[in-house]
Amino acid sequence: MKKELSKTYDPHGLEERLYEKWERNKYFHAEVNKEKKPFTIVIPPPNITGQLHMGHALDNTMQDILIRFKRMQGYNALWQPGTDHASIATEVKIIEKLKEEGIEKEDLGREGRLERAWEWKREYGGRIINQLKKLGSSCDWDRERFTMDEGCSKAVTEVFVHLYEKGYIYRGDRMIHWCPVCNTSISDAEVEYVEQEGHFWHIQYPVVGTDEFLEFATTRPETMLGDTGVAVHPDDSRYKHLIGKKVRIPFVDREVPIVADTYVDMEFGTGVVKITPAHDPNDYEVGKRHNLGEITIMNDDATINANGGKFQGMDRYEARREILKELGEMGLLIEEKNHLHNVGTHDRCGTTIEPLIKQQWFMKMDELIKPAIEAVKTKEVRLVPERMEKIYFNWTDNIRDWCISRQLWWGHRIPAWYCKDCGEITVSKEEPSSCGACGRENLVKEEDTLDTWFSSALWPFSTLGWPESTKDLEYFYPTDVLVTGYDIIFFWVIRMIFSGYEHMGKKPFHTVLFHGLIRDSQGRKMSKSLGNGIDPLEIIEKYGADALRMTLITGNAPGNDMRFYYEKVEANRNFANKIWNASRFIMMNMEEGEEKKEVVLEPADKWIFSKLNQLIKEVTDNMEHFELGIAVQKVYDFIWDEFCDWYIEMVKPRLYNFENQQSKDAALFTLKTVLLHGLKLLHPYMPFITEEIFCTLQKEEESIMISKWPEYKEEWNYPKEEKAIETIKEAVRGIRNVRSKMNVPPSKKVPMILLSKKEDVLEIFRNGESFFLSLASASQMTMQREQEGIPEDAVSVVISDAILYIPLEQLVDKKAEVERLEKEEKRLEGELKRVNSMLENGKFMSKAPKKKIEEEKEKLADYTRKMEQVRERLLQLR
RNA sequence: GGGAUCUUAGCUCAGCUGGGAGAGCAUCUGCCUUACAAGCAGAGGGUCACAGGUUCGAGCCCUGUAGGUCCCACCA
Repeated sequence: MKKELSKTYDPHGLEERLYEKWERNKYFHAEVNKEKKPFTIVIPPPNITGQLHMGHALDNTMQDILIRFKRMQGYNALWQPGTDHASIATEVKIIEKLKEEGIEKEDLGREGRLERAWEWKREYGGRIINQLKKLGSSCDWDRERFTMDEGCSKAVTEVFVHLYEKGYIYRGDRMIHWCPVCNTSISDAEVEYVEQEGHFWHIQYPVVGTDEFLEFATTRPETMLGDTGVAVHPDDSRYKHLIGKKVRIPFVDREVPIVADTYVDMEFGTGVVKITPAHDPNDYEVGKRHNLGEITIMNDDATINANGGKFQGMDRYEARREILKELGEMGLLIEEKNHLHNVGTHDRCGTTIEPLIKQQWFMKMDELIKPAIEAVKTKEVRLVPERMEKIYFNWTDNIRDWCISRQLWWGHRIPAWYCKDCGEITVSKEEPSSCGACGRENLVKEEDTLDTWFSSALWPFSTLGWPESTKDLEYFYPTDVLVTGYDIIFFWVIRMIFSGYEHMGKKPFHTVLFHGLIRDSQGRKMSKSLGNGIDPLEIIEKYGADALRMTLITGNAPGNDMRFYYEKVEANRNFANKIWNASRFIMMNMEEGEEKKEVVLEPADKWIFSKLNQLIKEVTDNMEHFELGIAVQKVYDFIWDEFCDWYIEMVKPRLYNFENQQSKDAALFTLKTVLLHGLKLLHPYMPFITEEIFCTLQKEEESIMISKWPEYKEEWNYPKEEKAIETIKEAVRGIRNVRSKMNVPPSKKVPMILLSKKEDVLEIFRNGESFFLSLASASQMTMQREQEGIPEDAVSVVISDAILYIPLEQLVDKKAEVERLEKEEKRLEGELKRVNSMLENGKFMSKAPKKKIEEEKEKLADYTRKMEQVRERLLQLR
């Protein structure tokens, strides 16, 4: 029974059916197998709260392409999947959901909330996974992991204890970024500076014991409640006499010293800076240098605390308004200016962060980061594209200690216990029964959890079983390529690299392949607030996953952003349809029961094999170098232009000719073989359609995804036939061009005469006679060596070593024909001049590579021969 | 303030280590040619931002200029 393909390509149903088949047959699954070389990719784990967006689609398409490619090349390919607990993001969602149910988070308590979170994870955690499946991702789902599962949690504890014991994790008072809305500390990487239109208020403090006032400018007047000093530049003649004196701060009635510090810029503002060590990182440093002391004036929710006197209880902005109002009444507010400045905000919620001094856990970075810097410097870890190294080093060179503790409950709880009696900290993998310092049993566990990226940093080895020394780890680690967006270099990439070196003693991967952002058609970031996001699932629904994948990959270079156009998806859907129909055509012509027959290839067959062979070489090479966009463009062009538009058209007469079975067999063999190879090259990009056709075409084959990647074969090189067919193509194109210009419709068949003095050229054309009949609508072809019998009123097409005459009788305007040829003559003259000037240039001849010189010589010969033909014909016409 | 990146056909973008400018879409012309009108054939359209430099040869390398985008820093 012959299985057939439907008339137009419809991805509906087909994609789900095939994905189900792949999963059922465990093609995605990889086991340790010492016979094979591993190739491993770990997925950037999507958040359990996540919904598939275009960024995921691109990221995962790239990974899937690499994995499928390597799998077909015979590697033991493992794509390790999983999800991330995403502490803040998830916590926010859960609290929202609780609110909807009328439950306040306080009602539940920590355990109750955790229970709800796990429930949430079970319910929604799989959603993003199913969406990845729709995309065609060939992850080994049997190995799916979660950053808070037992193994990953064990890895986290192991790492924490190890680093603590080594002195790389410590607890201390430091100025940190605080989000008053999320109510937690955040790391440097999580602060996003946003330009905002603010104000610059000029305010003055009275100088104690004088009748002078000291005027300064500030963007945050409310922090004056915590001022413990005022600073001027030591060389500033305006204020030199005041250094050492004191100013009185209104409201709090505190006298604070005027200190000299070079931190102050004399040119900026009034050259005077109020110092609030507890609420500004720079002031914190100045305060330390001058022993000014720190007065915290804010609560965790950014309301003013008891130190703020009568402003206590007000929100920071309310306090600001109130303070300004009163300063104005007191005559201490001099002026208000508009001021554009950058404000640090929390990247997750957009709240203006509040710098606060808090006791937090930190990871000491200076030593840990060293191997990570070295690795990229020596290219042991390659960043693609290379320019990402600059971004990388910019961060590593200025790295500060990582604030790893979070005042959240959804995450890995820090394995530290405080002794209520002696106050000492005990850090341990297991819950300690007694204090490590005093031995008493009055312990309380740390409430804080770890930054979500703490566990992500361990992902390449925690997912393979670490801290156990598993066979998986030994075999699959280090992994090979990490695919991700450049926006998480700091959050994730760097941290995985130093963690790999520290805990495994080895890099986590040898290459990081970066991609850019998908923007909308106007180049804007896709965002919820703009409402310009395009849902990949909708695209898949409408055009199919293959078309979407193609759209995301073609015409895109690593690390570059791209714009999303529906037209592009449509073009790729059309390409799918093209392949579909070409395959359908081939199958329609295939015969029942044809088995291994002696195949005698004809020139056109050899030509396409030769082209295919080059394609295989180039595409493989491009893919090895992560040039996915370039590779797939070549496959696209080959399938559409060379294979469909030329080869299939060339062999049609052979398929319809029942008299020459041998020729037909060769054509069918070639059609089938070339199509299958083309499908294989395309499979990593368009997995579904290629699979469907592959298996329909050969029922004995199980799946294209476990078939062998095509290899370059010396015996598929046919330079002679390749050249011959290219000559014929050139002639056919020339004829079509002339016909189009002369308005001769394809339905009008006309006789043609080909004249060449060279026997081998005539031979090529004799072999290609049928191509002229079918592809150029010739009614008959006359091949001759002599000039005789060529009518005057014929248009001519000049090719190397030959000239084609098309007698078009009344249609031919002799004058126009002469003009056309003269134009051609002029063009050739220009070309000849260029080539000659190169070949006559001694420096070119001595310095240019031999191959280039040969090429130019060949061109010279070609142009010369054409020129001869043109001139000869012109002579006849004049 | 520091850095990255981009400027190529009307639009969106490729162009891999320097060797005669490409694709998709759009435009124009002609075709329902028995795989495909989601198609076929043909055509038009570019001083590769500008100015220098290196080179036998530059879209590609170097320097500068202009404009756009982004990242980092954060002068209160």
